[in-house]
Amino acid sequence: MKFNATNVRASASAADLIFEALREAIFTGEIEAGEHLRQDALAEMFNTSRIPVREALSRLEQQGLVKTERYRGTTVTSLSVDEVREIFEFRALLEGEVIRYAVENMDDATLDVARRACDAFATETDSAKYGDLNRDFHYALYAKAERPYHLKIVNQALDRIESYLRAQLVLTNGMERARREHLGILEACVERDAAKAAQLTRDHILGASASLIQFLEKRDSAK
Amino acid sequence: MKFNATNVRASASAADLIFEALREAIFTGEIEAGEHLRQDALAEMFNTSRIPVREALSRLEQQGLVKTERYRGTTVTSLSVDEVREIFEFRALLEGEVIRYAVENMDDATLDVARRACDAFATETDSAKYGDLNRDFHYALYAKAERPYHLKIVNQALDRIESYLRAQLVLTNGMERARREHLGILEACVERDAAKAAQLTRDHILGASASLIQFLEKRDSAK
DNA sequence: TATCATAAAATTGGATACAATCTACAATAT
DNA sequence: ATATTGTAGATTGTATCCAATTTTATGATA
Repeated sequence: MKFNATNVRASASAADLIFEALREAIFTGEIEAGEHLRQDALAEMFNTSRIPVREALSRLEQQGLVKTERYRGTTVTSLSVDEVREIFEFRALLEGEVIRYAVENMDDATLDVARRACDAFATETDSAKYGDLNRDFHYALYAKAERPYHLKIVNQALDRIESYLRAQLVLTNGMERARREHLGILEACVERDAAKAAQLTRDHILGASASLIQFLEKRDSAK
Repeated sequence: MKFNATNVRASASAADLIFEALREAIFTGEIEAGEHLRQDALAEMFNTSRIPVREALSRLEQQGLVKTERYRGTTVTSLSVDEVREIFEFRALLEGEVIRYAVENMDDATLDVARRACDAFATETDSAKYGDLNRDFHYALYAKAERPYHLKIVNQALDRIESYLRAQLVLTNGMERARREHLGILEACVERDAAKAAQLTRDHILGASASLIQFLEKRDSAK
């Protein structure tokens, strides 16, 4: 486990930096589910005292990414297959609704932004960036929904399964299919067909869920 | 502003106690939106150092209930009418879906629990308890949805608007209508009519939203 | 009196040190 | 050999102190 905190903006507090670094490390899988995080080890790693480390861990816990037990330490929470499935199901419900709202307010400038985000995602080769670029595309469309609370919750759900999403995209055909489905959603938005965009978004999410879960179950049964 | 932390379980850490006490104080309106919370004032109030106070505030901030600016202090975040409206809309979507799942697994024991919760809510006279009893009723039904993540998010949304919900229930006819609508939802569950339960739940939430927003706008325009 | 510079007070973020408690392992008794 | 107990180490929670910066009070000057 190694961290690189230099890529985060310097204006933030130490707790912010540690929070972001840990979050990213959990997303990439650099910190695995179940791994024990000790406060003084992290403090030494980031050259700080345990105080900002504790604050970062507390925030991660509030997000559900870790769990702290007194005198026992902090562990990265793992998700069962059922939990992963449920979160995808939740996303399908929520994001389907969000894009319905968005299509009703869709304008050409927004579609341009989304198109560029779609291209950027499709041509990216660094798998570490898949997650952010995927969000960029969807959020470009969702922005016009003008539902900030809904989007905050979508974001939170994505955070919870970000590491799984990244794993899914590097599966065989994961990127290829995501790229194709993104184009379909974009096309529905261009046609201002809200129902179609919503349906394709739900399919996109549930399809990714199905292939990911198939992978997870195969992996688990192999162990 | 005064706090009473004696009703929280003693096994928790000081930070836990402060977190709960502040949360409850925000819910009841004891701490009003926009109010400044100073760390050392809170520390003195709870007879602790600022460390657990900071941790509690950090958690509240993660939940969106307060906002901290360095050297400026922490303020309780207020919600605009639009934000309140959106959160009710979000709840209608989510809770409608949750109860649909729940009805499919509904059994008589669950209905009994819900019926008792419904009675407890209807007969309660202490308005401070409305919030919890209202949740008790709905959660009694939602439990059978077996969607823990969905419920966690519902809970979070309720937290965000808890103080508004309590205000709504003490409005003229607020309790009376809530009681009547609860009975309707319960009846639909008894009939195992998932679509009807979902629709009544959505109506229940959106109806409360409408009357609350009417009240908020009248109050705001009066100022 | 009004305005601007300067100092004092206030306030949060972090470091160090201490307290409380759990875990692991070894010593001891049965 | 096994169970029990005690002690040392590990680990988190909190108190106290310091640093950094903003806000506010103060006073000098035009």
